Amino acid sequence: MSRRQFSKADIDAAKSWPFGEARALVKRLERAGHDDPVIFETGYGPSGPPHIGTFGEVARTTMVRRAFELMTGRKTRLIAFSDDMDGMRKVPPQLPNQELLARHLQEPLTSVPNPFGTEHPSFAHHNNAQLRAFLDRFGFDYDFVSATECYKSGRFDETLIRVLERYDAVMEIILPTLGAERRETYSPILPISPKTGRVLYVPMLEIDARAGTVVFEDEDGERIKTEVGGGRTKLQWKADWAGRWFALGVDYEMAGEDLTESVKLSSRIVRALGGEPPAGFNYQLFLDEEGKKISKTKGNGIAIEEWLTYASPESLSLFMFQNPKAAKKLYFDVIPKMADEYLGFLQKYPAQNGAAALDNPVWHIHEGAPPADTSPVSFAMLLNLVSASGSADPNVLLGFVKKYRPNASPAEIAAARALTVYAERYFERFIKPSKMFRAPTDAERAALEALSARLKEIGDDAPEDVYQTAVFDAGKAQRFVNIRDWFSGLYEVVFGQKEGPRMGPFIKIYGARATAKLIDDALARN
RNA sequence: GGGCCCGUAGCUCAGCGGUAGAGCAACUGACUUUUAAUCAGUAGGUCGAUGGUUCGAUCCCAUCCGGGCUCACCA
Repeated sequence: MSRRQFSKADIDAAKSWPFGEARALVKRLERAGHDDPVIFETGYGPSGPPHIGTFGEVARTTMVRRAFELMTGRKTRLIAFSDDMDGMRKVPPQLPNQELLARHLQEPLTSVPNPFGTEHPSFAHHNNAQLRAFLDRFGFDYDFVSATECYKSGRFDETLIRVLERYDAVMEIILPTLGAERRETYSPILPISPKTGRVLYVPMLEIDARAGTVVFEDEDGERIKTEVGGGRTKLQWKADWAGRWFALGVDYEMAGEDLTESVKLSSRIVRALGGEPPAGFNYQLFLDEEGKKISKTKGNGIAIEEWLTYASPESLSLFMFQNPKAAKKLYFDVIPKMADEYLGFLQKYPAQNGAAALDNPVWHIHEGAPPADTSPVSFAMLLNLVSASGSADPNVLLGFVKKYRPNASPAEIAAARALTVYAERYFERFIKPSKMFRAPTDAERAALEALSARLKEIGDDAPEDVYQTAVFDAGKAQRFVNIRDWFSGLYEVVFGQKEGPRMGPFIKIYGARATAKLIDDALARN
């Protein structure tokens, strides 16, 4: 880890988008000056597990946060907010215990029983725990905040009362955005039925801002007067985001492009409450290979677990760093590309100075402290090695790495070792299925048999040029017109591909007997 | 249809008023008793299109084309 010092001039010259966002945030704070800490927020809906978009949002927000800290030296916090007081509108179809869940429709997600059988007291608590484990796994720094706790503890009371005080102004902003039917019953404040525990989508019959109370009709028709605070009511969609900004003093929040209109509306509402909307921007959604929108139900695109099966979290961060305002295609082909571009940026960083270093993605990916040691070989090269050798044994692979990079430090080798795991998995899924082993010609069979015998005779401890010579001798003995044909035949029959590793070093690293066995196995196949 | 965002080399992206850049891919050469790796080099773009502002536009403005999101309910 190396954290460098940067001058103000360097920082002013940094052009990457997180610095641009940080500057916009600085301007906002000039308008709505306040004390530290500066609050960043990212929202989460606990009706499903965290996904690749969750990662992207937190990663990108963190990038802005670190750029802002460097620029201003101010204290910041990142709130990971869970909207866990929302009513469960329908039972997510992929969940276990459907009948159990169905009995708790309309209840706050933190009141819905946990269908997973884990130790958490509710459905939302389970998902919240998943979110935290997810964020912790990547080392994100954040403060988890639960909507339910905010409402029940009274933290949101002041805001709820403010909504009552500005009720007409808030309604005036929201009503035009609703259809005629919804307009009749819409209320920015929703009571929780004291009898059934359900979130009631009913209009307010009376409001009293001074007393902080509302009157509504409960499910059984009874008119009930209740205080708005203490978790007895909650804010509804279209008002809740604004209320949260107001109550928590959120200074920065980004959102997906699909929420553009919500951000605008919420900004107007928070102003009506007497607050200042946060800075932030709308990032673009992800597309699949054909340019279609990624949807979880369709199953196109890539799940985060899939990405992390084949490449590091850092490579995914790089993907998130790049061009957040363009709709990006998210499919398997980009994984090795991002993995290697990440390595490239990492290698370039030590030689860069000033703004160039600050604009290097790895500065953002590693929150200002990129690791000094990086793999001395590319992911693509490891894939070649795995493919060529047919072996995903890390020791074999690292043998090649040491061969190619004799000056690599132990730390660099360790970095390469971390990549071998990904290389193996990528190979198994994408490369191995495309291997085509063909039958040897008579000459090839004779040469291969001779080579196998010769390797067993030499044994494992000879220098690599002895092996190289053995390979050539076996080919020459069969009088191949062009010795290249012997090699290509060797690769196609034994390795199942048109190209392969240099044989001398390969045999030395892989082992003469092991190589002989590869050959024998190939011959036995045909 | 209205609003917002995007459109720079095959791919992923940088540049955002002063005669187009990077990485990868491609191609050529060197080296290697291989076709991997390595090194050196080459090529590749009317910066989506058309108008305008300007001494000068990829960069600013307008229009158009293409792609995405959004504009009933649900969040």
